Amino acid sequence: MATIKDVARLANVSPSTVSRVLANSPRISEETKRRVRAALEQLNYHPNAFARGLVTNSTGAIGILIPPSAQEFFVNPFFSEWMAGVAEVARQRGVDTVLSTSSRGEIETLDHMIRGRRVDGVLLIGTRKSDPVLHEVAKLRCPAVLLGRPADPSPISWVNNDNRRAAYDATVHLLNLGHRRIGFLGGASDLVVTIDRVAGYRQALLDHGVEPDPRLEVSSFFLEQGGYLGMMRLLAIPDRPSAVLCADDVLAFGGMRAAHELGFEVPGDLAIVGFNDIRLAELAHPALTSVRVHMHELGVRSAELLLEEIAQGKPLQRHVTVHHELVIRYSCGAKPIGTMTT
Amino acid sequence: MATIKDVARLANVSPSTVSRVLANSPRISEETKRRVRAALEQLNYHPNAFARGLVTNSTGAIGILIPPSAQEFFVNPFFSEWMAGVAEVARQRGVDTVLSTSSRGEIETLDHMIRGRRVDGVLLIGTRKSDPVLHEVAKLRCPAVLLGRPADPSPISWVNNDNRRAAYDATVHLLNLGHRRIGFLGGASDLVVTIDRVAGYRQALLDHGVEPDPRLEVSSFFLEQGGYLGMMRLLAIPDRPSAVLCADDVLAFGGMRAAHELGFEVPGDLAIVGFNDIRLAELAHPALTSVRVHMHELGVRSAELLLEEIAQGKPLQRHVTVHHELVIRYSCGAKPIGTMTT
DNA sequence: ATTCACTGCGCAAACGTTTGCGCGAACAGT
DNA sequence: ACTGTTCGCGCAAACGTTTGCGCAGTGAAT
Repeated sequence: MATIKDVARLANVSPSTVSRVLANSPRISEETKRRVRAALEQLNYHPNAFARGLVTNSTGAIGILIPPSAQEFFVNPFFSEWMAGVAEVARQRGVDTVLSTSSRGEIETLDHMIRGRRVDGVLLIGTRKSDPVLHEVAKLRCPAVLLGRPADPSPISWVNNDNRRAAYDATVHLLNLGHRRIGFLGGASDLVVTIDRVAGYRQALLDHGVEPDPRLEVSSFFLEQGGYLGMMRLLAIPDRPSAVLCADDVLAFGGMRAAHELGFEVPGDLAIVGFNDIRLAELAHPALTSVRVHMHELGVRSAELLLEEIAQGKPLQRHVTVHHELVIRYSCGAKPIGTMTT
Repeated sequence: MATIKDVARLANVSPSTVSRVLANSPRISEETKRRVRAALEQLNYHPNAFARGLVTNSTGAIGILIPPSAQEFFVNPFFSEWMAGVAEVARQRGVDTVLSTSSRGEIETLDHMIRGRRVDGVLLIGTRKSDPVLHEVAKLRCPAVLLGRPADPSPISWVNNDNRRAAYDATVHLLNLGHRRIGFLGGASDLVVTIDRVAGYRQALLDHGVEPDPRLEVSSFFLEQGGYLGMMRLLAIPDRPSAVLCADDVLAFGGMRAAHELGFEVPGDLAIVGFNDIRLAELAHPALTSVRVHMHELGVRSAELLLEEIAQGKPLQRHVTVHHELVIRYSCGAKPIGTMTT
């Protein structure tokens, strides 16, 4: 395969000159540039990323660190939509996106990527309470941005939506519809996103004079099956909820399946509200009322922020929060009035 | 950051020895290995991928080449499920997965990845009739595997399901239910997958004595919106179809929305069959009859095959086809009898 | 005692770039 | 004619590994 020396030889210049032409240095004459570019073309030259990276210490790639515990995210549309946002800006800016789903530990994987110089910065998802990855990121002082907020104070940048407020809004909506026994069906309980959403849910109840009942809060996992199982548990308790706020749409779908199976009508017997507003939410039957969190935009902002950190060469400790809306459809029992923006 | 020399110094050996310990060479004494490993640990050493790659000429990464024209795949669950399969074996084997969604041309992007030594091999999706990427891959003689079959003879390996047969089976199912006006709602018409599915569809009609009607074949794009628009067109023609075979579940969802909007009952007024059997198919209303193509398994097999090519260091020209089943639910109007395996 | 094989490790080259520095030529200003 | 500046380019070092080859030491066989 053609190296820079081959190009140099062909164009009758030194490798340095070829390199400078590649970088479009102003100190090279137009005439020489032309000659070199012709040679580049003729040999179909593509710089060796290894050699280049070795000296520049930069990769032109960003990493997405997917902890083994979050493999379930992969098939969840909310993740796809987020990743599509990331991919979109990556494409615009000409950087590659590397998925790291190593079966090693997470910090080991992070080291592999950052210390091993495989990426210039990293996008983190699915963080949990006192997540060790965040400490490692802080130690490394590498460009990194987190989807969601860190549980504990951390110097990391993040982009998030206000999950607490969003869950609060959704719960208030159910309260306004007259529900008093409202369940919460969440993902893993140590995920920060779950913590925030359950907090907002509880706060809404308290503000409306209903005492939160721990039996009405169940944790599951972010798959349809998780929603099914969780809803089964919720509907099995003696004084069953008349409404359930689900921390994810796919969870809500599974929950609806459970409800149907048990002979409950949605929303007649059971109101359901989802989260994330994936594209298929409006296709469910009944169409799913859901909190739209703009996963695509979250992805775009995540990637943009990361690329800016990379450009600056350091963590920026910036925080962006993306707004949300409650999209009212049929599963909650209200007549759809469109969206309530917050 | 610690280099191999730092480790060598600390362990009182030469860099060569450290390198050999890393490779677990048998020619190094246990005692020395212990010392070196202690040093590795203490410095938290991680080899620089650039330097290593420069000499070994291998990256430990595989690429997924996503043509700009296939960005729509990204948010389609069938793609996610396929990618989850890929990621699963990548994780097991400790390789990274790099997504290349460059806004340059496709062949340019391929060169960027392969000639630029960013990946050891590449997974290709969404190929079209006489796709120039395939020629480039053939020229490069690099490890590569295609999801789907090439339209023209090509030395590339691929993993596919028998789309022709699958569409044939689905169409026969509709014919057996008594339908004679059967529509076909596909993705872009030059995608090989569309070509195969429409071929199977036509063949089934011919074999049952019904003349294919070109007006009943519409091409759209693989998004819910695409299905909506396509179905609108199908339902607008004078002698409208009583059943529609959709080349994708998301397309089918969009189609169902259009049908509902026009006041048609599914399956009463219009039978619908989807393709791919994504997880949400059974949650649609009515539950979607669909051809299950095992996207996850396709992903697994793709990645495994690619990794084997990489291990052998050359294209293997192997072809694997994964079986499919027709999963009969409610949208086709038959009473569900489970799955028909082929 | 000499040869031989083997063990355990180090030397140094090589991989393909980028970039600081320097150098000759051309040219302008005195 | 001399100095100074600018322009256009090349030299060579450096980036951090891997690996072929060689070499000293040890022990066994002759």
